[in-house]
Amino acid sequence: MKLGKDFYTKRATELAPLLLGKLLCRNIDGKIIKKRITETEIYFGENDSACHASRGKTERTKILYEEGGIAYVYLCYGIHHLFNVVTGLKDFPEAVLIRGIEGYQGPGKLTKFLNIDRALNGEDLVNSDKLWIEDDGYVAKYITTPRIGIDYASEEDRKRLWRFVLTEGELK
DNA sequence: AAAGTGATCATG
DNA sequence: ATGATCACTTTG
Repeated sequence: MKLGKDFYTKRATELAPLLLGKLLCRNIDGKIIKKRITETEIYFGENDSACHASRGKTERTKILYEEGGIAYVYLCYGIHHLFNVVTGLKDFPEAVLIRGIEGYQGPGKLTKFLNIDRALNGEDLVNSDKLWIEDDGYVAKYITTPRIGIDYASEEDRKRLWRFVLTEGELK
């Protein structure tokens, strides 16, 4: 079942674990790939010093302020595209970074595999025929850890357990 | 351990 | 216009 608007308007803190085990679906020139999400991270609001919106709304970050259910894709370190799911309500900047799918651990690796780049920034995940997410009833078990690659953030924000890694699960 | 790589943002 | 920064990956 394809995930709808009501799923994405939940808070990122609630959605990050819920996205584990869901199927990330991509249509590339008619070839459809579906892979289970294995790793996610929360970026939550202007008060989160690791979140891109921590320095306010800009041309790049304005998309985080939209209502949940769209893609936020940006180029990191000049090389890697990173894919986030914008979540929550309009005017509050929050998103969940997809860090891994089956067989492709690493946020830059999965976007390369799925051909996700800035052309998909702002893509509507609820209505898109190119990029969407499905729930097939998989129930996930997971662990939490601090987030990766945010040494520049405040100590308080660095130690938050906002990374979620799938350990096991089953179809129900 | 460190390079490679380029969009973005703050400064001038 | 310029320079610093950066939610990563690969190589040695």
